[in-house]
Amino acid sequence: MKTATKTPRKLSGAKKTREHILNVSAKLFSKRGYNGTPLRDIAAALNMKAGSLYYHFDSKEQLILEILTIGTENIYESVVGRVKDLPEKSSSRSILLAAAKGHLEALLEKGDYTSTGIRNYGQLPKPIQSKVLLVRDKYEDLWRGWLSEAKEKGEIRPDVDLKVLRLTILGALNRTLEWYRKGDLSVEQIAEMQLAFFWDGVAKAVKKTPKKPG
Amino acid sequence: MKTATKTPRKLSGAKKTREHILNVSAKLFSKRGYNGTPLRDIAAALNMKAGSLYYHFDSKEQLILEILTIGTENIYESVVGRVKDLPEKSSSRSILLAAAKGHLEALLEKGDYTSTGIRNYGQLPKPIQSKVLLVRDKYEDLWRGWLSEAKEKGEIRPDVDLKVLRLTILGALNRTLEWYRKGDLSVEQIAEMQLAFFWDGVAKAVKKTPKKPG
DNA sequence: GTCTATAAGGCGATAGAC
DNA sequence: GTCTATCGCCTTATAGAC
Repeated sequence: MKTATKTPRKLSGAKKTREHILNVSAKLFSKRGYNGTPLRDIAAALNMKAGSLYYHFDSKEQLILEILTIGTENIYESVVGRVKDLPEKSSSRSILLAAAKGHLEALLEKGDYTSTGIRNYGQLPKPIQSKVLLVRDKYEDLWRGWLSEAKEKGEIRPDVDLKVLRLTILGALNRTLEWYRKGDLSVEQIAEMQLAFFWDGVAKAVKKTPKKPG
Repeated sequence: MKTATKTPRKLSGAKKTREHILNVSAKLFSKRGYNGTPLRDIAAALNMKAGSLYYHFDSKEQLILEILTIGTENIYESVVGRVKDLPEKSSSRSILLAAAKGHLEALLEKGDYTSTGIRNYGQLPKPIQSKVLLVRDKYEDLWRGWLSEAKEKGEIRPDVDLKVLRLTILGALNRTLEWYRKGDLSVEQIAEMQLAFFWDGVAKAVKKTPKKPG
């Protein structure tokens, strides 16, 4: 599960430059937004001129499309990687905890690619949105599966709305981007706390199964 | 608590036009982002020309600043309104539920102003950010207060990290923007479900106090 | 591969007619 | 109050020198 394949010392060659451009673009898109980031700024951060970028990419749209795809795949692989390291018959709670850790890890640590998607998705040109949607749906299917499995096994109460639960958990995880600071709590600590909130609640008293609203 | 002051029939006069501009701008900024929305588009949606907007506003920055301020105040007032309608000695759970409902109500129903802030904040010019930050901090203080009160009263377990809890709850609430669709679940239903997740958890079995990580 | 130079159009903002 | 017209700058993207 280590990524010791790429040795990030001084790079050279066109392929490496391409990678550099992607890295820098992801960082800037994530921070200032797609529309708020001119190609000049990306080039400047690489000590290049804007025109030179077109040797490596056809357009600005192609650039962010590639970043978005990499980002979603990063989350997917990070989550799947964590979960398949678990023993075969793990509890649903363990699976969801591993998934939360994988999600946050990709989001916060390998972060620029993933956060670009989360912060900009709604504001992008439609054709780009629909291409990214495919990968995202595939990812959310993982959660759909784990959650309904948990309910079938009786680990999640039968009255819980799994769709709202899924969207709430993923929403909370994704929003962590906006307040996470390195050096404070670790990604794993945060994931553990957040999953504990959802799984066990924060209330002191032991509770009964609450009645459904409506 | 009603806003029966403004009668929104056909409007006329400069003040009303100003309001129209704010409404349309909020909608477009929220949807396509600040940098993704040219003044020309705002004007076009009002059957006006871009230049005419400058009779009502000094600059595009002033326009969004006003929207952001209104948005944050809307959430603040919606939340405070809900909470102070409660009986004096309400449980912390009731208070937090009312707050969640107020937050979502402002976010999802009176939505364009509030969602503009949430979707665009990180990508805005620094001077604007810091002005909005003041109002937002004041709002988050409410939650800080309610949560620590709940812990002191013993309604929240002593091992719960209140900062992470607060940010996780607000994150989940705010992200609801990205998946809420009118006509499906009501705002109140969603708030009840989400607060129940955080308060009671979703796990079936009665649990003991979990040990702290680390 | 990266540069300079520039095209072609979009942007926020202003001035003055009406 | 809103229009037309326009300024000056910035944007994406291209062409050709090196």
